[in-house]
Amino acid sequence: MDKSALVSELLELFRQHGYEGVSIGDVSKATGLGKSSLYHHFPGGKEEMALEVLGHIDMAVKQYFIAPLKAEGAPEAKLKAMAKTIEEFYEGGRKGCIVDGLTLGAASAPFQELIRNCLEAWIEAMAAVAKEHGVSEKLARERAENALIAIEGALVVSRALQNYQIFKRVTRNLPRLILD
Amino acid sequence: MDKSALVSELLELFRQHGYEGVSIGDVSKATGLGKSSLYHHFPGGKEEMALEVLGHIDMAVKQYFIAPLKAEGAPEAKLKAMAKTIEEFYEGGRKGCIVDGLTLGAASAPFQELIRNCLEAWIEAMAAVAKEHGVSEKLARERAENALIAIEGALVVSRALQNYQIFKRVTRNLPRLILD
DNA sequence: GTCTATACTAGGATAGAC
DNA sequence: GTCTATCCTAGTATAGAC
Repeated sequence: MDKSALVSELLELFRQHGYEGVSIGDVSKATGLGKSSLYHHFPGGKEEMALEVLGHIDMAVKQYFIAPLKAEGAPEAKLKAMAKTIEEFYEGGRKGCIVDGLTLGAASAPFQELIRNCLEAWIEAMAAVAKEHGVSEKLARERAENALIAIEGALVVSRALQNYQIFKRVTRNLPRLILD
Repeated sequence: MDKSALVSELLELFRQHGYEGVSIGDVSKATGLGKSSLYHHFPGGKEEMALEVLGHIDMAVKQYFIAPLKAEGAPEAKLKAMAKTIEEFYEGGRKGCIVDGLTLGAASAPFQELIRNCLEAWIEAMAAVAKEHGVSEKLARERAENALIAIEGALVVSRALQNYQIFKRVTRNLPRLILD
C-alpha cells in the first residue's frame, strides 16, 4: 500500500466518521499497518493525516470539478458533466462529505482555511459558467452558492432519511439550478 | 440546573462537536456537574444523553416548526413565520445542526430512526402547505425536501465559509422556494 | 518501512460517602 | 443529588529491534 492508497483510505474514514470519530487504531485496522508505521508516514499524527487528505481533496476538486468547467464547451454540457462526476465521487450520496466531517468540532480549526479556499474556488468556477450563460454577476454568485448548498444539504438529508434518490434528483437538477 | 437546562446544554455540545466529539468530561465542564451526577441523571451514559436531546428536538420541531404550519393562515405567512423561527433557532447559522452532529459516524445507529421520523414529519408539513397553495402532490413533496436540503446545506456551507450571510439569504428565500 | 512493546493520557463508567 | 475516588478500556504517541 503506497502513500496515495493510504490517503484514499484516510479520506474514506474521515468522511464517514468525522475527524473525532476516527482513531489511530481505526486507521491501523483499515490499512493493515501498525500504529508505528502510521506515525512513520505521518509524524504529525491524526492532524497531519487530515491535512494530507485535504490536500488530496483540493487537487481532486481542481482537477475533476473545476477544470472541466473552465474548458471550452457549452455551459449546460459542462455542468452536466460536473453533476455526473459529483454523483460518482459521492457514490450516489452514500459516501458523505469530507467538508462536513472536518468542519465539525473544535479540532477543525487547522482545516478551516484550506476548506474555505477550496470551496471558494469551486463556487467561483460555477459562477463563471453562469455568467458565461448570460447571468448577472450577483445572481451568478448566488446560484453557485446555492448549488454547493444543494450538494452538501442533499448529502446530509439523504443520509438522515436513508433515501438516496434524493441525492440523485438534486445532482441531476444542478445545471437547471445554475442556468435557469 | 434542572433537567431541561441540562438537556439544552447537551444540545449545544452535540450540535457543535458531534456525538463522538463530546466527552463526558466536556459535559461535566460545561454543566459544572461531576461525572457521577451526570450518570445519576443519565444512567445510560452518553447514548442516553443524545436520546434525550433528540426527544427534546422532536418536541421543539413539532411545536415550533410544524404546528404553526398546520394552523389557520395564508401559506405565505405561515412559511415566513417558520423561516423566522428557523433563523432564530440556529442563531443565524452560527449554531450548527444536531441532525448533522448525530448522523455522522458509526455511533449514530441508535438515533437514525428518531431523526428520520422527525424530519419526515417536518417535510410532510411543509409539503401540505405547498399543496394548500395549489402545488401538485409530487412537486409539493419535492419542494419540501428541497427546503430541508437548503437549510441543512446552508448550515454546512455557512460554517465552512464562515459566511453567515448565506444562511440568512437561504432562510429568507424559503417561502419562495416552496410556493413558486 | 514495519513490527513489538511500552508509556502516558483521556474517556467511559461505577462504588460508596455525604 | 452531588461529591471523591477508583477502575478499566481506548486513544495518542514514542522507543528500539529487525
